[in-house]
Amino acid sequence: MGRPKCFDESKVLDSAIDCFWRNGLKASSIRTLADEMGIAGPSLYNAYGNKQTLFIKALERYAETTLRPRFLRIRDLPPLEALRTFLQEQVEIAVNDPDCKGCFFVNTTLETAYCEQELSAEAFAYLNEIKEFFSSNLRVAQIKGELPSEANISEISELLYVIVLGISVRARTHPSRPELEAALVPALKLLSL
Amino acid sequence: MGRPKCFDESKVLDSAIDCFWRNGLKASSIRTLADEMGIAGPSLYNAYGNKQTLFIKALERYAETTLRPRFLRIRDLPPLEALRTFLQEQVEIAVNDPDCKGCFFVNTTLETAYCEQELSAEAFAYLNEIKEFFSSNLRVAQIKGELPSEANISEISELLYVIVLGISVRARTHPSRPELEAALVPALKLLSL
DNA sequence: ATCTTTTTGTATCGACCAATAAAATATTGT
DNA sequence: ACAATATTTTATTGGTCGATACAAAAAGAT
Repeated sequence: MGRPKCFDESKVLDSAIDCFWRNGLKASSIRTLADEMGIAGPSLYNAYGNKQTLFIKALERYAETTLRPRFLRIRDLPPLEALRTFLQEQVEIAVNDPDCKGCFFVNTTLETAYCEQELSAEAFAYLNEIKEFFSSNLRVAQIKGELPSEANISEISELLYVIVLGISVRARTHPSRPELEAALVPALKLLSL
Repeated sequence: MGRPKCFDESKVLDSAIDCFWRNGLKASSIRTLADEMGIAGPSLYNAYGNKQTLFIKALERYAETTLRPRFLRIRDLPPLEALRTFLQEQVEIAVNDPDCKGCFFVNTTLETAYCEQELSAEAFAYLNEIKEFFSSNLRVAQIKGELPSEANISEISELLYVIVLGISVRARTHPSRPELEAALVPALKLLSL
């Protein structure tokens, strides 16, 4: 039934993620995107609709291939260990990325906050999963007695969340490992880690 | 000696700041800028050169009318009080801005990080003044004995800095006061405040 | 082999972009 | 009043934007 697609939609979508992630939504033109994705403009529209839906699909795939697997990878650790691992991974990712792309969701949330609020809200919803991951781990830790019963979970999770966001900002400016890790030390002390 | 300018360069520059701050660099077209600034396109070029130099002047003026006065306003407080005040002001600003513009320097640093690195570095340099303000206050506090001598200044200042960046991200997403203040509570405990 | 269906490459659309050229206007110095 | 100078206004430049029309190409169906 007709000519088969000669490219892998997921692979090509990964290239779109890379372009959007580095340059942002507005600075990624259809021509640039198509070039980096290795397909022609009309093929892009045929496969993904338009620029906005392509961007939404890129956000979605980034969540499913990057953020969610991070949660899964550490879900079986003791809850406080999981938190520490997530934060240290955040530093590791920031320091090891030669393109200093930061966090795709943070970048998107900020860029689209004023004029494309639906996109901003979408990216922000993914970010919220991080905060929920923090608070749910803290709850478990408190039940297990690994966290003092007087510890305020919403305060700590909000703090750790804000720290992750801050690290993601620093990540775009060629940060050094010692700088980023320094911020983590007093934060982890709060968890007695 | 020719026709005099019929607008106040500083007032008009404030409008440019507002436009750039809300929409970012790329999404602020010369037409939009000129409209919001209340002048015609060519007057803009006559007064400020081109879009990029206008933007640089906007960054500079924002630093001199907003960030630096904040430092001056609290410079005579006890050093730890000054830190607490700065952080609480950051929350206050975020919560009270109906446009949720966040931090002009953070927004700029992220948007221009990849393709206009000179601009990103410029904005980042202003951000660095915040970190330096933090560490210099912590040094004074330690000398005065208000901070334990075993406290690690670079760790704490890096943490507070990252928190300010994180709050600036949250500021773009209609944050609630309790959320942002929650993050501050455990952070201020580190300073015994 | 021919028809049908889908994807591909080429060429192009009107809209908007940053920047400017040229003409009209307003002010000062003489 | 008039010349000199700087600003404003109008109109326009070449370039890029997102999106699409159209035809060539490639596959399955009969």
